[in-house]
Amino acid sequence: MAATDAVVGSGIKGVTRASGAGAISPGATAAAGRPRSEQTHRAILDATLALLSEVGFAALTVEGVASRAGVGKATIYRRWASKLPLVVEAFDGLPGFEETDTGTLAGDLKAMLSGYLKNFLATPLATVYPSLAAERSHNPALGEVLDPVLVGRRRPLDAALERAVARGEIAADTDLEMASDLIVGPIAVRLFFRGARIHPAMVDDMVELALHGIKRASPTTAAADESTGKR
Amino acid sequence: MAATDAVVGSGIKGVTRASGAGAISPGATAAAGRPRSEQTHRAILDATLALLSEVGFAALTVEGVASRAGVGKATIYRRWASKLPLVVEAFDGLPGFEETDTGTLAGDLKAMLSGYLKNFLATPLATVYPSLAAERSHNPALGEVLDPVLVGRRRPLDAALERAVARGEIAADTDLEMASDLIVGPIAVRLFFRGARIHPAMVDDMVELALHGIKRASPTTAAADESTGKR
DNA sequence: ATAGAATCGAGACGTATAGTATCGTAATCT
DNA sequence: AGATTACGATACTATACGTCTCGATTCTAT
Repeated sequence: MAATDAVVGSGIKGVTRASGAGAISPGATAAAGRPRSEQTHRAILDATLALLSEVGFAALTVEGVASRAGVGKATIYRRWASKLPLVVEAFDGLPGFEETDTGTLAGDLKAMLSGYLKNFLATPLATVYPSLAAERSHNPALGEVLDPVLVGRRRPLDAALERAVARGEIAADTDLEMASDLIVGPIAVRLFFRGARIHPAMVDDMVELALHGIKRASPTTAAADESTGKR
Repeated sequence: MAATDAVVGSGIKGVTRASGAGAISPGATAAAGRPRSEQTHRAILDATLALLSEVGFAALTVEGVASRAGVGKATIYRRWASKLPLVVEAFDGLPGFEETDTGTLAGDLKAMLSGYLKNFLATPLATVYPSLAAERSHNPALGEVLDPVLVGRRRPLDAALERAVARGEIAADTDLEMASDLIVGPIAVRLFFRGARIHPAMVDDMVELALHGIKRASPTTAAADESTGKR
């Protein structure tokens, strides 16, 4: 009899983490027997990232991860119910926006977005993004695992918007969630849906357009408009 | 000897259409033998759409389409190299933006976007969108088949922007491609990446935000600002 | 009319991956 | 020391892919 080994979590369609021997708050069920190796955990996540870079999400197989990490398949399934939550957890460790405070909203956004573009969006790893988006639409349960990660990743952007409100740079009643979508949206669409590339210089124009709107989209004006509240 | 049957196209990784007995301009190679049934063609596309609605892109199988359409698998593979170009062609027949000319850019955008939201984005079929986006990032060849379709679908939106330029409503040197991304981007991100819903009333606010920019995001002002070039 | 060619639906076939189950072994807790 | 659990490895079932073959059908060319 192979005893217990693992009881898969509450997950619908294998999206949630399997069981949690990891960083659970003390006082939980006292585990007996051999504990799960944190080293193995990392090896699996590293192998996942490596393969994501090399072959992409679609071609990523659990067997491939297992063999790359030098572990058995069961060891992976014991921790993650499927490749989805595994990828989400690996994704969570990837570089995000670099917190930046230049004093102006335009400055913050341009700095953070161009940095993110260079450090992440321009790498093969960026393709996980649309892949996870596609999966979530078929599997709503994935959202519950993915959303906290996404919110966390966009946090520096939201912080910049909040600073702009505090500074009086933008209206106090601005819908920040919508504003955040307006900044990130065009980039995501261009990159992932349309499959076009984004030249670093283009980021500045996109930020200006989002800040001043289509009705004022005059490149010359926008370029000359440096932090002046003018008009 | 099973004669010729089909020569798969130039496609990398089976993305392009297989062969083209369909609507080819006359004067081409005189085809001998039994012609492909246009009726069968439609039955396959219809079955594809039905299954896309029911099970989504990820769970869509060629075998499933074949059995639903009452055709053999080979009949499908003879026309499409894989499920990707099949879905793209089916996708192409789906409802898009309804050409609308209200006289103002804001009016056009609000009408077309809310209509599109209701007729397509709110249906299960909308999930093909992120799925195709994900696939294209792993398979660049898909872009060549998908891009013309996407461009065509966004055409009414671009036309509205062009009318606005002609009217003098927005600057003549506006980057329309970028403007188009700015309008569509937030909706796509919210819907597909963040998995959030979009209330019909929200569309108007999103349009206003895109038109006037974050720096002027004052709902009261935006709402009162009807076509006046004021400010 | 007849021969040739390419289609049709059906389904067998080999390959690949998913996810489960079962080894014997190793590590840790009580 | 003994119970308990994780470990790597691998066998297993099930599903889908994409190819291929079959006999039958439907068209063109002669």
